[in-house]
Amino acid sequence: MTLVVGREEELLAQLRELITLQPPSPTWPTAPTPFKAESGGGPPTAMAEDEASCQGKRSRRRGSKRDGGGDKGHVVEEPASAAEPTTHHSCKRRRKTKQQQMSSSLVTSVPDFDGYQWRKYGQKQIEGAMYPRSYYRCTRSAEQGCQAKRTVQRNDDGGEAAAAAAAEYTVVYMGQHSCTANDSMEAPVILETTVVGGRPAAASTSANVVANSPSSGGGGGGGGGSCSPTTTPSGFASPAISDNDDITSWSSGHSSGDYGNVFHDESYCWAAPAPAPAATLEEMGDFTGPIRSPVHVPAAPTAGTAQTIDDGEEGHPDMHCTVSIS
DNA sequence: AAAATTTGACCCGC
DNA sequence: GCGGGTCAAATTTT
Repeated sequence: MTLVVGREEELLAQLRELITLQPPSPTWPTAPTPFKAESGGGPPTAMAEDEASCQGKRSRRRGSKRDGGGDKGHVVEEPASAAEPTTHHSCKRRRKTKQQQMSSSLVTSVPDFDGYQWRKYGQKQIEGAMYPRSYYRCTRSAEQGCQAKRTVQRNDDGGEAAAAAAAEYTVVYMGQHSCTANDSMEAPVILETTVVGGRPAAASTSANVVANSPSSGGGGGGGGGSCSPTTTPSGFASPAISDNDDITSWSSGHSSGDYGNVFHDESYCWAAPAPAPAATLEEMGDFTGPIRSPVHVPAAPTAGTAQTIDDGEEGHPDMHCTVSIS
């Protein structure tokens, strides 16, 4: 691999020197976190509990389809009157108030590759957002009761062409992983991170790193493991997206270690939030999220500065890192 | 067959 | 009532 060259490491070293390096957050599962693990005796709002106690399924007609054959006709349409609102009451679903959940958000060009496997359970077009938001939960949520969840939404930062080339995604992590992470996978290129204790606000710090990194080959819709990271031989292409304005088929994980090796070479970096709110940094210290990047570029001691590191190699714009500190 | 995605409906907080 | 988050049947891919 010609990707990792001495110069790059040099630059990274400089970068690290520039800023007080903070040990990268190890694995999320083992470290203590402010999150409330709610397995078993947890609050009554735990969904697992709801699902377990709620055996009655909501009467609903399904409607997904995706072939050109038009809507499936085999779905028995029930008359509107059939919608019995009463049945739902028997098994109330209690949701945790979003604002009360601890969450962490980050901006990355590669939503996946955070060491965990996620399963998409929903997607929704968000008001005012250009791209839909995808909802994921840990694939171990069922077998291990892992409560970790995350939402991925593509940033609608102007540039059409730019967006296509290096789309950035805001990933919000919620809940705590009670499962074991996939060691072979590494963290994504984190452009920005923000820990929010109270509301999953979008990242708002000024730290910014621009870099590409290996990503999954996407692999369109449906199908298990359709986006295996090993399907992208060339490796360093932008995240494949099934549609221009869609972030579907994103799934991280996969035990392939190919890219993990690349990451271990510290060939990419990520930045922690700017020194902005001290409280935020403190929380970051406690927060032990899924971020497992080998190169941690936390806030710089000096404010109002911007560092740009570029390997200068034409063929590897992926090593271009820009850190802005405010 | 199993696992993952799609996607409209449903639920609930504001 | 609106909008965001979740459910779950249908569908797709492996």
